[in-house]
Amino acid sequence: MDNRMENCITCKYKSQLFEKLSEEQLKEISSSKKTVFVSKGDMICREGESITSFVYLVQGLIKLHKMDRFGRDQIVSIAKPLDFVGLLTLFSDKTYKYSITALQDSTLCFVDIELMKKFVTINGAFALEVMKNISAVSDDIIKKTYAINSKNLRGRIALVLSDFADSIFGSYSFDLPISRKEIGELIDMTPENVIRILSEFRRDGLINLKGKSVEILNKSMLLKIRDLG
Amino acid sequence: MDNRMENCITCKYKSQLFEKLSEEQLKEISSSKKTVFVSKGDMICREGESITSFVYLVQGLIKLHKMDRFGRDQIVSIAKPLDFVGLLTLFSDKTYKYSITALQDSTLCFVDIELMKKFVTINGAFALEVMKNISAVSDDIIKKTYAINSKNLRGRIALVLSDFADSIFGSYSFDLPISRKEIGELIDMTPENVIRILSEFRRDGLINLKGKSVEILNKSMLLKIRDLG
DNA sequence: CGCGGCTTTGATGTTCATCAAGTAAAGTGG
DNA sequence: CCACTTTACTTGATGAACATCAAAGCCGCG
Repeated sequence: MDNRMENCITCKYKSQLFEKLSEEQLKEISSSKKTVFVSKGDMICREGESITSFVYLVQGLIKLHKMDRFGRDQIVSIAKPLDFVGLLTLFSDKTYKYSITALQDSTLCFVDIELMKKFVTINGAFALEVMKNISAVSDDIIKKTYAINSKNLRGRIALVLSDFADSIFGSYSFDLPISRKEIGELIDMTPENVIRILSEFRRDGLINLKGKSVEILNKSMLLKIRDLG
Repeated sequence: MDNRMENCITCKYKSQLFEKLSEEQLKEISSSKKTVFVSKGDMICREGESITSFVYLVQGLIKLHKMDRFGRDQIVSIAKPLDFVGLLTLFSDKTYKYSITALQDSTLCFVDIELMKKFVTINGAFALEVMKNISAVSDDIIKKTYAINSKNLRGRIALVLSDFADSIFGSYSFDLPISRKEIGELIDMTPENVIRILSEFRRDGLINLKGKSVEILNKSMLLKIRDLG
């Protein structure tokens, strides 16, 4: 194991949230936290299970997802390193509202939830910071959900492509971390239409596409489709 | 003014949230809070304005809404008495993300946001309670948004009707607090289709409908349409 | 009383889901 | 490592659901 991760105080992956904790409090987290390595495809937790830990993504990529009432999977969000995961439901419910599955080999830290609650109770600055985070994550999900639902299918595909490029990979050229079917689950489309529109974008010279590999050739046109769609 | 509302300590409309505050802290809120009466149609705050207060609905009915990118209004949620309003964005942003407009004559309390933050900082139990509330409100909005988007138009209308009956009015017989156009803004439909399906429900004997007045005649059928739609 | 917004109904067109059928790719067990 | 099975991907054809357009009646309000 990368031993810079054994100690939360010096951990270079430490969340900004923890800046508000005292060295003493960080030590407590350090000694109780568990660092876990998971492989692509592994399910880290399942909706309905009781919450015991605060989950923090150190490296890799994961998805939050849940079954809809027809038994189909829906992807609620994709989390990237340094994101807190499942912050949403952490303080309002006893069970996870979403399942978490690794999209790539990933490293996660689990912090006991009671320890987090204790620090919220005794450390006001930390409490405010946690609230800020919860609000921001929720706002983001709500905003994205509205954005997706207001767009036509072309706009949705343009949105995920530009989001992957900007927010996750920081490059115009990347490998899709999810299948066409999963893209559909993320932006509420059938896999057929995901494929159709990706092919159309390729035909129109907007992107290169071969298997999972994507290269954005005409970013400004893609953004236009995203914004008008 | 109803003088039971002048003092937060004895206020019978007091939120459960405030149970966690000491009498001393409640007194502080009591002396700084402002109680405001607004008329149907009044806009209480506008998206983009800077946040100065924590808004609490004492009596009446209000809507949270925002402009979409085409300039059309979208209703994000309808709040009823004893609900905190705009809890969502309160700690993550400097400006309101949503506008608030009264659907009925309403009474609201405004508590200075800095005072709330102070109590979050110094009162751990209160902080946890606030977090629980924020999470619950967010979860609820996310859940409802997904629910609506997964339903066909008939299911959506059945959902609002049963929600109004159960959650807001507690009766099978009530007056719609919003126009057909606003129902459309709430569940993402054109006003034409809202009307069409309401008329269809009336034709099929599911509801009585005359102007704003609604009576649910066949609740079980309505719920079936909601759940299958 | 007349104007503008809300409501209602009908006709038309577009978008998207579904169905079907076939190809490619990726696991899996012998 | 290869045959086999399964899963992912792709394209086309069809139909249903819904938005849009149009026109007319209604209501509240200045």
